[in-house]
Amino acid sequence: MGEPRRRIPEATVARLPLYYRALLDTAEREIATVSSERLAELAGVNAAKVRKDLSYLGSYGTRGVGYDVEYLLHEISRELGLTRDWPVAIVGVGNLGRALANYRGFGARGFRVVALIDADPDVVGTTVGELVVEPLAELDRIVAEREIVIGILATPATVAQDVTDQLVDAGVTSILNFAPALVTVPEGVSLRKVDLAIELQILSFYQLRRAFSGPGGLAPERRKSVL
Amino acid sequence: MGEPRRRIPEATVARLPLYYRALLDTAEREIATVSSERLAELAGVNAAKVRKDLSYLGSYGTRGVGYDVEYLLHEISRELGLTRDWPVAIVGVGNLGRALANYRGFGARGFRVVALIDADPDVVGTTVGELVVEPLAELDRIVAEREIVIGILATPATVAQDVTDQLVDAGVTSILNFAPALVTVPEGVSLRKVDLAIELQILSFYQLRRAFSGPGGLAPERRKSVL
DNA sequence: CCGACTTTGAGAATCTGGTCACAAGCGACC
DNA sequence: GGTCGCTTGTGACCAGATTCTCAAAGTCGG
Repeated sequence: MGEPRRRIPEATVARLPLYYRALLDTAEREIATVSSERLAELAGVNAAKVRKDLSYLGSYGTRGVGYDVEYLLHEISRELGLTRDWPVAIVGVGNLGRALANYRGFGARGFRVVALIDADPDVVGTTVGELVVEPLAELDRIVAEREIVIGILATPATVAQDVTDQLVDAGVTSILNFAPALVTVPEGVSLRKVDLAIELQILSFYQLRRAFSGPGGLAPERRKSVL
Repeated sequence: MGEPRRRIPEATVARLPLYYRALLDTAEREIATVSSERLAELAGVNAAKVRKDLSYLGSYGTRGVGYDVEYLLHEISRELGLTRDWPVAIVGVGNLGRALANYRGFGARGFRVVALIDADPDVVGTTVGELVVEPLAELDRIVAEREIVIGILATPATVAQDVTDQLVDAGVTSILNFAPALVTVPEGVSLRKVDLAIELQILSFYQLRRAFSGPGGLAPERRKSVL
């Protein structure tokens, strides 16, 4: 049953979680409606963008009033698939993997870490939180049994591609890659990357520019003014 | 002495670290030159983009031959400021902060973590790696004495803005925010954001779309084909 | 029920980035 | 030294995203 949904631009999809969070905060304060202006402020974007983004989801606002917080929250979470339960596996239980496993904020909204997997026999069998680390060899069975579709890759760079291939073979169709390495996946599998070193290097670039051109130099990435 | 550098597009800056890493790998294998084609493959982009990006830095290639690996490596690292030493402070020593502190790959290229800072008296005084966690109250002194310009924010969301303000007041001009919260900084300060929950939500969106429209559905983010 | 006021939704214009295509430049080989 | 093949660098074009603007649609007070 493919509702004939309009195509939502990538850039918009990337901002929906921002609105979602802003709306959660607003709902918590028991505020019933928000204007695009206010929502923009909370999400750190501008009002026109908020309106355009939300208009891709449908006409959920009321002119002269704004958006109903609860309703919009519901629509966005449906669109983002947060009404479902997404079992997640973390592969690679080093420093980062462990930190991610303990991270609250996943569990909060549908993302449940249901497996920790590592190749190192010394790590397998250890407990992190409520989970026991399982061996990579069991990956296929684990993914199938627990219906895992999202994998978080926190291995060293050297084995990143190899582990990715195994994840894909096992049936995982969304991968979040924390390993500092290029990883490719077949068509039909989503891949996103988070790279600490790259982020720092980008900051370094703009830092350097500022140092050269003096205060108030060239535009850095995502500059924001204080309110 | 502001060399009249051409303006480099944001998107290009964000890719320079990719090229940098690819070139490092190439240099390690003692390969002297790379074509844009090969570099593109290693960085996961297309060749035209590589050439255009590199052309913003200057004409460092040789037609008919390609780019000299060592030379290009040098130019990119200079452009990114990786020839300098950037002392970094991590504020917030919870799970994530600790993992980041232990993360190799920062230290590697100019980014040295020289301070771990937390507000919790129970955490202050503990040791992580070779560093002792210091109190938030000392921030000003620490930043000044160690000439810290980059701050990594790994606090809970609730105090993110407050800690950011303190970092900025202390003189930090680049901030990498891991806290799941909107943070604003004054003009002249760079801010980048890494948000685990948001990345998962974006994956969830495309996952859902695929589930609806069957395999081979709508275009997911950053899809890549296997080679 | 009307008029003033607010705020959305969306078309048009603009900006930024990505892709294409090819002339220019360089090395190699004869 | 001339010719051939390869690869860069860039101008022209195209696509996607952002911003601007304003008519349309609603609320609210009287």
